[in-house]
Amino acid sequence: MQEIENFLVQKEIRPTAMRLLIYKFMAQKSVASSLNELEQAFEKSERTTLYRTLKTFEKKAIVHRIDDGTGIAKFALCEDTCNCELGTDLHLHFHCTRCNETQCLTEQKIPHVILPKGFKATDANLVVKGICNKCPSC
Amino acid sequence: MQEIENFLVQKEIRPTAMRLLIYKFMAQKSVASSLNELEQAFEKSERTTLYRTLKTFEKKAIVHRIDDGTGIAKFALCEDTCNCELGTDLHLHFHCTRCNETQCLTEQKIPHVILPKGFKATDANLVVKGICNKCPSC
DNA sequence: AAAGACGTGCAACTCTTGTGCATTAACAGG
DNA sequence: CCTGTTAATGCACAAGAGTTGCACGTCTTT
Ligand SMILES: [Mn+2]
Ligand SMILES: [Mn+2]
Ligand SMILES: [Zn+2]
Ligand SMILES: [Zn+2]
Repeated sequence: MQEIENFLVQKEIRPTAMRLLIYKFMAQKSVASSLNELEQAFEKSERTTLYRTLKTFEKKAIVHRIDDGTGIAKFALCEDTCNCELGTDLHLHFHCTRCNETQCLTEQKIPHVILPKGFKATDANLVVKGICNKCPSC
Repeated sequence: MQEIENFLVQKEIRPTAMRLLIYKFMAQKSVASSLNELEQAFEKSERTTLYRTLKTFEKKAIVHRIDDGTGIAKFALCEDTCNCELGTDLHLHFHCTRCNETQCLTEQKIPHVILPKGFKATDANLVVKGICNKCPSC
């Protein structure tokens, strides 16, 4: 917990109680979290606080927002080395249609695609859907 | 217009006036359409009608829904040959952050990615963001 | 300790999408 | 062409996620 506090301070984020708890919660999970999940995990806290905490974390680049196509935004901690740069950092995300969880596949970078003339890419999002490694597939 | 009517009938869709107009509208555009755009293009019609028309078209597989990450669903006509099969049909979508339009790049198929052990892919969505070929890039 | 900056809780709101139900239009069979 | 059945449309309303304004509380700095 002290480590988390140091980390937040180093990132210029005030280490309030809620922020420490939220960071810890997300760090212990191997899958991405939605605002609703945080709401259920921290029933004592307000949705707005959780919402703004995620916003702050996102702005300070310690979490990244994941759009997995479900219409519900998910958030996951960033890698230490991540700069979210196209071609080097952008990894794909996997959404399991069975357990409904979304996770980062940080080793799987988004493949480079050749665009038609006149198109310039600055960002990309690749979501693969299917059955994850924790769900029996048959 | 007669052609469109024949096409809809062949697809087991009643060729009502609105459906013909909506299909024609989408066929003339090179970019995907949102419900809002249809609403503005057909102010005489009801939002619900447009909404359900898109639903019908989607169910009959003559349009496909595009999730470009803007939070607003877009729709575009399917290719004649499209079966929406993973690995052969799934193309990428390009969202221009300048003109805010989304379009199908039907020639650019989603590259095959190797997933970690235990993951099984059934679907994929790749959205590339940047500047399109109709927007000046500098 | 005082002042200022920042975080939190509450309420209300926006925007998109979706649904129930009555009315109207299209189609098929005579 | 008329009629009954089925499907499409129009209207009202609602669910859900995301977002903002404002008052109040807490922390930091001087
Ligand atoms: Mn990720
Ligand atoms: Mn497409
Ligand atoms: Zn799973
Ligand atoms: Zn453009």
